[in-house]
Amino acid sequence: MALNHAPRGSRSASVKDVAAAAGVSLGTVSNVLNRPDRVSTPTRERVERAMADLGFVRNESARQLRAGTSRTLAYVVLDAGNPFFTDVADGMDSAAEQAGLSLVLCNSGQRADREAAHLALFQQQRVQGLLVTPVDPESPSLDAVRDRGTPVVIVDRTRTGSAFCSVAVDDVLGGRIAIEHLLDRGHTRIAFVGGPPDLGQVRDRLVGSRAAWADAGLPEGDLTETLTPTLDVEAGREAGARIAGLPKSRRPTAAFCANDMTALGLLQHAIGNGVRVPEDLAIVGYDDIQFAGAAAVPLTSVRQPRTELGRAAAELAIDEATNPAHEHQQVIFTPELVARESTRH
Amino acid sequence: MALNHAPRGSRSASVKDVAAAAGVSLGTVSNVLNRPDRVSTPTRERVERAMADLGFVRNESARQLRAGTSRTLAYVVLDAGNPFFTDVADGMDSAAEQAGLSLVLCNSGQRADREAAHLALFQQQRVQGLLVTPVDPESPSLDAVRDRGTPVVIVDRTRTGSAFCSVAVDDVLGGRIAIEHLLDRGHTRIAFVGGPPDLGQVRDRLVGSRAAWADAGLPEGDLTETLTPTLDVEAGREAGARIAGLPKSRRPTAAFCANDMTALGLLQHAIGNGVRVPEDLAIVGYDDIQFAGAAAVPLTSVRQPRTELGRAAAELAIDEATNPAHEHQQVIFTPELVARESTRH
DNA sequence: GGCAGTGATTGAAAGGTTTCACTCACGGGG
DNA sequence: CCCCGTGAGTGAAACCTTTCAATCACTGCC
Repeated sequence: MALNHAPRGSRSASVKDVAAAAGVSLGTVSNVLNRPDRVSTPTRERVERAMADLGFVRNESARQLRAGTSRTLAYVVLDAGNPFFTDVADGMDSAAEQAGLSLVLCNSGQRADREAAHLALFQQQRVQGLLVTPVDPESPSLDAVRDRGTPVVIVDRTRTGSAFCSVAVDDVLGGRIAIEHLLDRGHTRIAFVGGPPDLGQVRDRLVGSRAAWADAGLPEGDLTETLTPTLDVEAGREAGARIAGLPKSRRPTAAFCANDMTALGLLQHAIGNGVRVPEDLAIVGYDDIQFAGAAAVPLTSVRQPRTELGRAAAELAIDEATNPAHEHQQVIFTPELVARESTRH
Repeated sequence: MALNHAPRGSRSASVKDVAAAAGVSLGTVSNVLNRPDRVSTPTRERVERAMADLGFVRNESARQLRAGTSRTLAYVVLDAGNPFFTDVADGMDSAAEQAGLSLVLCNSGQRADREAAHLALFQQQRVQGLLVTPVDPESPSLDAVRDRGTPVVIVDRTRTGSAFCSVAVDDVLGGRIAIEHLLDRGHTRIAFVGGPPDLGQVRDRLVGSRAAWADAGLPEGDLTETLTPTLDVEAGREAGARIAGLPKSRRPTAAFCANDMTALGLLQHAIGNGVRVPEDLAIVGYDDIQFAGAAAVPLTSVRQPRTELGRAAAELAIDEATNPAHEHQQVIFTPELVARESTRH
């Protein structure tokens, strides 16, 4: 039994060392690694044993340099703290696993500079495909990466034109079904809560809301907008205070929040101030994060098919990387309403 | 202006191409990349221009193969869906950034096979350091990686012996301060909620709870244990039902949950069944995830210094990778109680 | 007994970068 | 005027693996 501990500083064993130890040529060791069926059983076992004894670890850089192909897919996440993206990544992970690839993640934390740094790194690493939920989907830096030969798929965002594959959810429809659900429940004064209004997601959800409202023939002014600077819990709390401050005659009986975080904040404000949910105020959220169902009053929410989103994105990237006949596609998924206590009346 | 779009299939530009285009030697291009100060300004500009024109992207595999050193740190996360780990990763990220490294993540999703696959990949990629929150901290596969020369730091877990650097939080102390807080509030019948009991974290928190209880000289039987099979929301709900079913004389007036998810489930059950929090039942959680403060009744929770945990882990890995005099350390952080409504009486 | 076919193994080239010892030209000091 | 030091740039070797054409040793068949 030879030593299998690589002391600090000592160069780790290479195929050459393994070949020498096993008394075979270098090519044979490579065959054991890549086409074990071409090697006779006794030699293979001898080589495998030598590898174990020497603590051989294949050098991926050298492999990739020579073979020209990497075995990883990378996802630059917009905000790793948002459970939504975690589920998206899960979907990617399973698609990658199926294709024999590994998925690695980096978090941009909404900072364009970090996003750029991560994109550059992965590009240099020659990953098979680059999945990204960009800070700004129109950013020319995405074009730069694609132009230099790395397949890029835009996730949960869309981009004008069709120079990229992208995967997203129909947020206009999402806004529509949220409002239609509340109309079904008999509400005729509804607040849309969210912002900033120039955020693509918020804008689309609002557009869908207005369309549903118009279709129902209700007075335009009764769909009010409570704009928030962000989409977090604090914003929801604060919106709750503003709504509660309205005179009863003009106060909405239901609120549609542009995401679940905001809805949770609104719910917290309500419960803390004796506003009954759903009796006094019905609430619909968006995203259906895990905590929506776990809230004090389980939240009705618009669910996006997160896992499928990720899976589709990864599959597109793999196709773009391997299929010469690949054509860019913009996949749009359909959201779905999950009804829970917060609108059960 | 030359073309800077690499058509599919065309080999991308190499240093050699850049050198030719700029009319300099290969070594000079490398100098521009790695030691720009050794190159005269005019030549440097000529080379940079050639790079831009050709859309040159440095091949990281080749760089790493030759230079022998990688520029990345990797973290194999136990459960990317748990916001706790996200914050840990944030801390690592900032330490990495400071050291000029990139942090990449992989999710094991609690599956030992995936963990092993990720470890193997990163090992082959010769990452500078490998951070891991393992499914099983005692697993010999961790030793194998370390023995083959990659620095390994165990995160949020501890391991017997001191063959590894590790970073964790004192969960015994965490359990103690949770119970002490409830004792301060005058509770004398308390339920410990969590499980499975062989999970290291759960065990330690329970040990600390019992110690605090014993120190207070209270009757042993009045610290009851409501064991759950997991630490999720569902488990908390179900524990809530069990507690509510107890005769009033034996029913605890407070619960300490082994994590926030379970506490949220318990809270949800309480609110849904007319149990007032904290009047009828005070609740203390653990982890202080973002949603603890956002709950209907904001949760008192034991906070772990998550970001610092990650930062320390990354720093240890970097030290082990670069400092020949490195010695393994087991860093233990101190948790801290964050008091909120759920125990305010 | 020779030959074709087959399966196992070999050896050298190639892949893109960094490194380092070296050359070259130039200016200043003795 | 010569020599030396200096700054700029060069060229070949090295890093480790994969690939592929070529070699070798057999087996079974005519």
